[in-house]
Amino acid sequence: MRYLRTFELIESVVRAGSIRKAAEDTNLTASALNRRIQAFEQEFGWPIFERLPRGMRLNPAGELLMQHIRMQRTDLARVQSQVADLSGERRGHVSIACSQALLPYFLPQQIAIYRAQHPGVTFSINVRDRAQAERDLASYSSDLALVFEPVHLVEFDVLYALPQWVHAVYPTGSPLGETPTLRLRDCLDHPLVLPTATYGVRNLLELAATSIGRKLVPTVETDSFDLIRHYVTQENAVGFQIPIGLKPEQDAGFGHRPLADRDVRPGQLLLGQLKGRALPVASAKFGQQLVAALEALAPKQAPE
Amino acid sequence: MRYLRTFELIESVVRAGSIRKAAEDTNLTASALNRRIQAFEQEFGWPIFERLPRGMRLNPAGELLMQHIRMQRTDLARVQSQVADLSGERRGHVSIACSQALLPYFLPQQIAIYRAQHPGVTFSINVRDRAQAERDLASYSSDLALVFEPVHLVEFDVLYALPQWVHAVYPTGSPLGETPTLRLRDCLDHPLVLPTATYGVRNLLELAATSIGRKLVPTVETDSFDLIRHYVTQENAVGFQIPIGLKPEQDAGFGHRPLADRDVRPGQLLLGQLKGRALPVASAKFGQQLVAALEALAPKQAPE
DNA sequence: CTGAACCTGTGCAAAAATTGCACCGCATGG
DNA sequence: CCATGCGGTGCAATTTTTGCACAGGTTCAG
Repeated sequence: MRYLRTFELIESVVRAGSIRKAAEDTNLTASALNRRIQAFEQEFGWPIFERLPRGMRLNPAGELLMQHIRMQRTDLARVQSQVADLSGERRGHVSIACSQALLPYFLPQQIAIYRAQHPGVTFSINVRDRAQAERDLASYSSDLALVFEPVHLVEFDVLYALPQWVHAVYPTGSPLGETPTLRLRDCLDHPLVLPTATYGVRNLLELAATSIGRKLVPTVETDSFDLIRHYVTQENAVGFQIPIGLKPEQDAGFGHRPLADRDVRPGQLLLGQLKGRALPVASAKFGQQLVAALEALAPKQAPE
Repeated sequence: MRYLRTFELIESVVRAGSIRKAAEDTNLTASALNRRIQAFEQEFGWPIFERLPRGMRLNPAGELLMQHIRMQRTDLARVQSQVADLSGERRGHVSIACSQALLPYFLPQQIAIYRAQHPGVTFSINVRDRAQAERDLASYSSDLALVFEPVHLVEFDVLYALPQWVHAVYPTGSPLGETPTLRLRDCLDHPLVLPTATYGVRNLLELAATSIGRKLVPTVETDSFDLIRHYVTQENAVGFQIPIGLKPEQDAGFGHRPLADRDVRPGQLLLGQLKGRALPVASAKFGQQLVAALEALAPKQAPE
């Protein structure tokens, strides 16, 4: 939009860190860009940049303004999306910040279902740990977040909460597969493949281990859930995952079982959005679909 | 702000109902204005006006856009106000939609107190009935609403609720002044001066009258609370008010007593803002002051 | 049926704004 | 101590916006 040009320019100065660099990015002269910034500050009533010998940086007023700009832009997108929906064909873009566990099966399937009905809608899926996902919402860079055990939950509107029991993952044929649920102590005797500390699964396990007076000593520590799954078959090790990222055991190529409630408390997979924000139509509708899908999942996943 | 010019123009077309009239208001030619509207619609992607033989009217897409425009503008004002607050001196403007009862004493006093500390802050006070006040909030034309017994309460964030017993107002010396609280039936024998149906006091009285099998027959019906107060001294009539609009009896020039709980249920004077909206600094701080002031009022007004 | 009074919309030239170019003063860092 | 990169400015070129004149359509009164 033409009338948002000034905001785009401001934003590009913020990104580039200096007028001259930003001028290149925006196909303008430094002088023209400089004067637009100055003109804006004049109208706005206060400077929004600190002039440093090495470039420009936002001052506190500028930070406030940037927040407004981001909000303004996404709200315009929402309006356009609603208008598009008004005229029949649903178009738009949905951006989701999610945990890795959603990548292999759940999200691809849900997106395919949605796009079968609305081929005009596009998606971006951003893999984020639970803290980053919340920051993504707050900065309007994602519409929805689907994360396991989020940290802060301020500014986070919960649309649906699905309990998830932590599952242990082990190679086929391991003695661990003999009981329907597992005790944590039985797992700890094997080499452990654990996610890093930023993940909810690790957090739940640490709490559980501490409460039975044990310590988690990872043989392999990784931020890739894929690697966890693949490593356990190599060394008769034990990994941990949440079930939404796992196939039913017979198809998985490895065994998995939930850990007993009394050892590891179940975590929650939360679908949420930024508090108070009105989402674009496509995102809101996709959110509704996710709620329905998660709801359908809920009873089946309680360990017997 | 220069970059909001297009929005101002759109808004003035909406107000004026035609490009030509709007062109006069904005000191532009109809042709120039016309082309700016067309250019905007082009960029926006959809027409926002219906072209009628008699002028222009917003279409549904335009209605959505206007909501965005209003929101956008007030949010910019909020940012500017926060920036001003950042630099020390508090400036800004507070707009309040309120019931008549707040006009004689409460609001003038509160505004004076606030302005003694922050002379840079200006106020607009818009007298609205309870339904209009809520609409004012929703359209961002008022920051705060202070109303007796609001109707819908959707989109309304309650900041404070003060119970208010309906008081009967009568000329000095009337036998009604003999007991500390009044029965409704005793009032109904006098000529009645009632507010019109849009007001909460009337609503509460109608409910109460119906439940004791009586009907309210107003001798004078008015939307001026001032007139109610002044008329009762003319004809030995009885009027009704809420106490926040009344002086203590000895100074008032007429008598007033609360009606008994069991006859007329007490109403609530609610201070609120639009749900989810971040107010400008001045409005938010004034809101806090009002909460404190209402809190201080609360216990004293319960009828003994 | 007709003409006046509205309305939106367009071609074109004038006016106003934005921009690019050349250059200044200044701090930094090798 | 000089080269480099920074924000800022005067002025002319360029692009955008505007005003004027007028086209084409609908409504409404007489």
